[in-house]
Parts: sequence; structure tokens; C-alpha cells
Amino acid sequence: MRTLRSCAKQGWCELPELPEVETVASELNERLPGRAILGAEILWPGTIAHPSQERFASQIGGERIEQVGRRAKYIVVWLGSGARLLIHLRMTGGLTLEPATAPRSAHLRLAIPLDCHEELRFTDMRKFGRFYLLAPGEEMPLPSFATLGPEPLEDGFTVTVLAERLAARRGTLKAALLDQRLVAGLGNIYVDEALFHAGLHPCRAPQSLRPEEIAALHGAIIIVLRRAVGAKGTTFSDYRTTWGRTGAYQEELSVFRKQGVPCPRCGTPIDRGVVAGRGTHWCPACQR
DNA sequence: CGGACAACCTGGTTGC
DNA sequence: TGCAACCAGGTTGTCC
Repeated sequence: MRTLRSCAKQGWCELPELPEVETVASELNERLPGRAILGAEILWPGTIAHPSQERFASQIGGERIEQVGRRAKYIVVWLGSGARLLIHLRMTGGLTLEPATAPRSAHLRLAIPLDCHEELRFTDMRKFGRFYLLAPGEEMPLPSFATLGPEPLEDGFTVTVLAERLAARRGTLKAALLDQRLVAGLGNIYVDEALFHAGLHPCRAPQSLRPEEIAALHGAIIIVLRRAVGAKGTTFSDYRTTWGRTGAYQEELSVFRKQGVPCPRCGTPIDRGVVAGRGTHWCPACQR
């Protein structure tokens, strides 16, 4: 119970996964296309992963924003020159669009001044978030980006694809679903929720799943993510959309950080343990 | 190659 | 009361 109680008050409980990144990207895509970028004010140097701080600031100035999208947990901003800006929020990162004169958070790491006296602001208490500015035609410098798995809400994510990838895995089902090479965009919250909806125990061996269990898992991943996108994500404490609003999916969570709470399906108290090095939550009666 | 795990960080909570 | 230890987790890097 200690973790549950303490989490309710802590500020690190924003965990941007696919639904949260999708919400931020789609809102930015409604607000940013056509806007001019004036430069970059870097308050925490580690935020800029590529290229150097100096080149980042000089190259982004004068660009015009064309479109904003998402790949896995990355926000992708297409710029007028053909350059791309990729942003990973990691644990506590958040993007807001605010008047340049609005009060700044103590955790502001990067401000990108735009026309019309507004700023795109990146706030990140724990400093894990990263920005990559890629020249036209340049590839992401991270090898892991090229090996990202299929988008779970697009056509390429089929039961067959999931079955093939699970068949090649050892270790636990939880670890397999957290691996961005297997399927892109899931994190700790939605893996636990999807496993609950599929009725599968997180410690199951991926190779042991029967065809109907794989089909149930495939459907559960899609349903949980779609509903969470519809709710604009999960806010435990600090996660906000670009308008500063909270998500609502925390009200639909079945097991994540619900240890001791009755299972919504059978009433058995939800269990908690560490699987794949992560806090993991499941119903000991419903999940086999 | 895959899997396990430390490191990166902060701040609220715990325990001495 | 004070303060060090602990903990959460997405991803990378290291090791076996």
C-alpha cells in the first residue's frame, strides 16, 4: 500500500506512453502547422541529444512547422526545409504551447519561441526527455529507432504478426510487450492493463500462449490503447495535454497501481510484484 | 544474439 | 528533527 499512497502525491507519476504521446502530437498538429520558429532557448543542455546545442539552436531558427505526428513514443515534427524534429518525453516530459510572457516552471528545459509571441515549452522534472533535429534525409542516430516494432493501432499489427514475434521470445510475457521491437508504444501502464483484459498472467512464457490467447491479447492491446487515446491519456499527477488539461483514463484503469483493490471482474484483491524489473499489477484469479 | 541489470535523474517517503 | 537510503520507470549501455 505504501507505493499506492505515495504515488498519489508524487509528481513523477506521469508516464507518457502511446496514448499520451498521441494526444500531445495530435493537439500540436491542430495548433502548430504554419507557425514560424524563431530559435531555441536551451535551459538544460542534456535535453538536446542531436546535433550539438549550438547547431540545434541555429538550424531550427527560421524553420516553419508543416505537420506533427507520432512514431512509437516519439513526437515527429516535419519542418519546411525537409528537416525533422523528433521528441521523446521519456518519464516526466511535457510539451505546452503558451504565451511567451506566461510564468515558467522551475523544470522548464527548453523553450522554442514562435511567431505571435508564443512559445513551445518542454518541461521535464527528471531531465530524461530528448530532442533530435535531423537534417533533410538524415536518419535517426539511434539504431533502436530502425528496429521499432509495428504500430499497434495500424493495419500492420495483426494477430499473425503478434504470434510470430511472441513465438521467438523467451523470458516473460510482460518483458516481451515492454520491448519496443515487438510492438511499439506500450509501456508499464498499458501492458498491465492489456494483460488484465486478455486474462493473461504477466509471468506467462510467450511461447506457451494458445492461438485464442494470442488473439485475445491482440484485441486487448488495441481496445485498451483506443480507449486511452479517446480519454486523452492517463494523468496520475502531472501529465498534461498541450492545453494544460489532464487525461481521464486513470478512471478506467483496472489493475495498474490498484494493489489491494478488488478486481473489477471477480472482486479478488489485485496483486503486485516485480516482473521484468518493473512494478507489475494483476488479478491472481482472472489472469492465468 | 538475447536477456539481465546498472545508469541516468528528481523529489516524496521511509527508516534509523 | 535530520538526513541518508530507497524507489518509480523509458531507454541506452554494459556485461555475460
